[in-house]
Formats: sequence, structure tokens, C-alpha cells
Amino acid sequence: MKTMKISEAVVRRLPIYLRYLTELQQREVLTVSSQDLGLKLDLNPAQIRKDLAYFGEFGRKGIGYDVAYLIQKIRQILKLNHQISVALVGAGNLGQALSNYNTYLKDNMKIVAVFDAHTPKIGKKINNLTVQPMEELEQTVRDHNVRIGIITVPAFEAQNVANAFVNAGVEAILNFAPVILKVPNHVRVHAADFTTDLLSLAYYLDNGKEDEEDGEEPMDH
Amino acid sequence: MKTMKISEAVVRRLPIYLRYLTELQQREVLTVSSQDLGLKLDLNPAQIRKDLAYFGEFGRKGIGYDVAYLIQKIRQILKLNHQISVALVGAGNLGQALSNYNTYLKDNMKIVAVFDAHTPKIGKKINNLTVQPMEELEQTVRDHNVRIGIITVPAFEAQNVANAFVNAGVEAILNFAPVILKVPNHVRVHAADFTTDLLSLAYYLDNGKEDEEDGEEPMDH
DNA sequence: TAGATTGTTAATCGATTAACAATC
DNA sequence: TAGATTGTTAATCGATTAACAATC
Repeated sequence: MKTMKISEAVVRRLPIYLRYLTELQQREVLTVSSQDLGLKLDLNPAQIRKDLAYFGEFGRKGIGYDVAYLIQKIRQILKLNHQISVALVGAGNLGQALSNYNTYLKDNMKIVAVFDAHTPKIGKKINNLTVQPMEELEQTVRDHNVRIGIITVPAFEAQNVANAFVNAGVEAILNFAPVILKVPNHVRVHAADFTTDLLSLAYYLDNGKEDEEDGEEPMDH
Repeated sequence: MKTMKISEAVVRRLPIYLRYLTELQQREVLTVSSQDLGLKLDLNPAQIRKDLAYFGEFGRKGIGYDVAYLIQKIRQILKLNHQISVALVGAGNLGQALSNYNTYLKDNMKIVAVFDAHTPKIGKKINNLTVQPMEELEQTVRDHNVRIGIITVPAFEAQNVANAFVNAGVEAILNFAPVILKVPNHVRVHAADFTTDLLSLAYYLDNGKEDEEDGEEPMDH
């Protein structure tokens, strides 16, 4: 596999390729072209070819890509050949919802522990996981070789949780709290705050409609 | 307000500015510089100034930005001056979790209806919303002037839900299902599938650690 | 006046797309 | 051989950053 600086945009697309390829495999499709992929994933075929070519020559001219082989390669690139252990802090509604995604994450990742700082939540069962107190985080992270942390606590607690994860040796964090976390350079953080996504959608609403429906939007007194 | 092509990257940052500015306002901070904002939000101050300057001259040289004024302006740009109505389809764990975010969305948006296609869910109470059957979607969307739809159903149902939203006149969709939706050009879709984010994090894991712990990762047979 | 900070231009950097020779 | 499709180069497009005159 070649080594060079890979752009973030490319890395963000790899899981999307992987997801669709897995679907193709289930449907017993053996081969796929960048054309097909582009159509399905709303991407330019040239971009897909270029993305994949960063990591090696995975296709065959005139034929396309072998689905099974490409899946294997992408999992290798993403370091998903061994299942990665994940821990989650914040056993609220969102945390509980995400804890149920193990079946979807399949062989790639597994949420192995759930923590919460607040007594009413501790000891509660979510799926087959018992909510643990924050005091056990460091030990559990080390014992299970947890490498990624998910944060689903309120904004004002998120930085503390991030610190705890970093201290425990977690290498990456997926942050659902609406706040920008400060972490050392060697720790990667992805923001997953859905309210940001939702509010930005408003920009694209059709302005024409604004005052269309009569009486729906009276002047402010 | 100037008119010109605004990049998606800029629009994605506006809600992040808005969020922090709102926090500043609650703390009764009156003025903020691009320097301050950049430090807090991990962005280049020049970028912040440029982002804002696309829409007008909101700051004062030598002083910075008036917090209240900038909030007002950003809400205007994002068309959040009137509360926007949102509907959600999929009353599973994730859907229920998101339905509870109204307090956080404040004056900006409001989830006004929740739908599900499956009888056991229908009639269920989530907060003060009753889960409605899909048959009522179109009418409810029109009655409440719902402009944004949220999809939290399994992947295989997501396209149907998107179609229903589009038919009902929804202008934008936030899609949590792990699938790429096909919609007409005038409808905006943002992907919010967290498994994609999570898997892409794996790429940034520290390779050095891979075979560090002895015996943890035996060779395949 | 001196210091701070904007708005904006120019320079740089990065990502996407088009085009096509190579080849299955 | 003819058609399809990759891998890759070059061209284009878009986003970020540096630098600084204007000015509070």
C-alpha cells in the first residue's frame, strides 16, 4: 500500500464505499465499476477511482472492481481488519439509542462499555451492557483495549469526559455534544452534533415560500 | 445583505458561530473578536472574518463584533428569525432521543410531529407528541407548515420516507439512515449517519499501538 | 496618539473533474 | 478486434490563510 498524505475528504468517503460494497456483496454482485458506484453514491466516478488509487491498484481495466477484494482492501486501509472496541459516556436517550448499533457495526467495531456520571443511571442495563460509573472508565478502557470514545453527555460535561478518555489512552473521539473539545494533537475528534447540521439546513430553504401562504405569518403586531 | 455564491463550508460554520455567540450572550459578554472566536472554535480568525464578511460588515474595526447584533444577523442569514417547523419519521430509539431536543433548538426550530409506519409505535406518546401513522404525514406537514424532515428509519425504508416528505412539500431533509437518498434538486439533504463518522475515525488510530500489547492479537491460526 | 481589530486582496493550498493512454 | 473501464496527468475549481490598509 502506497504512503502519501491522504486528504480528510477521501477518508470520509471510504466508509460510504464500504457500506455500499457490503450491500453489493450481500446481493452477490461480484464486480462494480466506478460508474456504478458514482451513480449510486452521487459521486463523480473519476473521484472514486482517484480515491481508491491513493492506496493501490485495486481495479481491473475494462472490468471494474472486484467487490470482495475491494471490501477487504478498504477494511485494511481503515484498520478495521480487527474489530475495534468503543466506549460510550452518557446513558441518556441518545446514548441508549447509539448503544443499540452494535449489530449494525458488525465485525468492524463494537461498543463494549457504557458509562455515566450520575447515580440514577448507574447499574442500569442497556442491551447486554451495564452502565458503569465514571470512576471505572480508565480501568475498563485499558482492560478492553478501547480505542475510540463516544460522548453523549450535555455540553457542559463534555470536556471533562474528553479529558477522561484522553487520560485513559483513547485515540479518537466521536463527540455528540454541542461544544468544541480541546484535546492533544494525537487524539482525533469528529463532531457529530446534529443540531448544527439541522440549523445549517435552514439556509437552503426556499425563500420564495416565506410569505406565500396568506395569513400564516402575520407581521409582528 | 450582499448576494453572491456562498460556499457550503461557510454555511456549515454559521450554526457553530451562533451556538457560541448565544453562550456568550448568556454570560453577558457584549463584544467578541475574530481572535477570541477562533481560539474557542479552533478556526483561523481570518476565516471567521471572511465568512461573516460575505454577508455584510458586521464588525467594528479596533473593537470586534457586537454579540447581540451578530446573533441577530446570523439568525437572519440562516432564516431562523421565524421558528421553523420540523417533522420526524421513525419512532425508534434514535427518533425518540432526537424528539427530546426541542428545548435545545429553542426559538430556532421545533419538532412538531413524529411519524412511524408500524402499528406498535403509533399512538405512543413521546414528550408531548403522539406518534402518527404515515398516512397522516402529508396533511400534517401542510397544516403545520413543516419545512424540514428528519429520517430515523432503517436504511431500507429511508427512500420511501424521503419520497413522502418530498411529496408533502418538505424543502430539506436530515437523514440518519445509512443510505444515499435520491431527491429532486430543489430539496436539500444532509447526511447524519453516525456510523460513517465512527468508521472513518478508525483511519486515524495510532498504528504503532497495533501489535504493542503482547498476546492480545495472535496470528490468524 | 497607540493599540487593536476589521474587511479585503493576493497567495497558497487542497479537492474535484476532465481527458485519455493503457489494457482487460 | 471492439467496447469498457481503470489509473493518472493536467486543468479547473473552491477553500483557507497571510498580510495589511483602513479605522475605531
